[in-house]
Amino acid sequence: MPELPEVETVVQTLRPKLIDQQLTAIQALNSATVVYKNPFEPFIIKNIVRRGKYIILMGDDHFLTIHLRMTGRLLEKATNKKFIRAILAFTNSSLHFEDMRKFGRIVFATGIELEALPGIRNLGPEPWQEQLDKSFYQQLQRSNATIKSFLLNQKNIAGIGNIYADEICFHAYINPLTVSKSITASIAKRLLNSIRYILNKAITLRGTTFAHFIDADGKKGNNFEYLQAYGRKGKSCFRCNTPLTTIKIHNRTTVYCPACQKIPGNKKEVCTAADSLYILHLHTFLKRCRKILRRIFGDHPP
DNA sequence: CCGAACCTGTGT
DNA sequence: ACACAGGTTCGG
Repeated sequence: MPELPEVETVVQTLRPKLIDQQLTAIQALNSATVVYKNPFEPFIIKNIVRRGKYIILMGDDHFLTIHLRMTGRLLEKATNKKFIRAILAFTNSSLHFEDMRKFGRIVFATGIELEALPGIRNLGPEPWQEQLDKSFYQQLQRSNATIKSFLLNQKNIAGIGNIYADEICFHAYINPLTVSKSITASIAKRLLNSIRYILNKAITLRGTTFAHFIDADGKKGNNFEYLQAYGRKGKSCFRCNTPLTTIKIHNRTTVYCPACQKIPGNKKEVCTAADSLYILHLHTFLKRCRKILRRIFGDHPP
């Protein structure tokens, strides 16, 4: 379910609820969900941060890292008792970890640095870290993987998943099968811009709700209606009207436009305007115009 | 690098 | 009955 923008949204909704609260106990209703690297000790939540797709509750010397994987949710009020896999007990409240597929994990650790935490230590940089401006192109040069695989690999950049990988490739006019090392410096720059733009927009819209995602208040995200590739198999491209195609890359369904997402250097690009939100609005506007014209003139307008 | 595995549910 | 679902990790 959650990629970087959804996890960021959850973290934002958790902060006002949990900061300065003491985590007094963890109740595991599904034993595999909760992992203890050290014996549990109660601690006061000093801060809550996101790193990649991880949620981290931080004490002075204690950490609780939470990964929602596919169907995990952190909620004040559970929506379905059957799927509650763990309960975090605080002094004045509790937080329910709901997870239909049981893939999610909660890890308690103490006496360790943030960046050395299990799971965290293998993550690549956050998309907005300045070092990426320099290192991103070099990283691409070193990879034989397709760009879709590259973007999904958390060691390269932290936080991108299947939805946003497709949205990013679409926005950057890049074919998801493009071999990473064949990407030029200028296209790498455009790609990094698309990564930041797409993720920023999704955070502003509080994430994408397809089937499962809700924040800690139970609210859905608003980014669904702005998706341009993911979930649009067979529908026409908002830029060039060609039906979108799906393939499997990295064992994940990948949606892309076979006409305007080109392998860089191979073919010329269809158009150069970069603001896809603008194009989306233009597209819906034109659709409405066509509908009105049809109503006036019938199927064959002059 | 690829497929399978981990789970449970939904939709065709 | 079968394919598929927003993620990660393992073995070959």
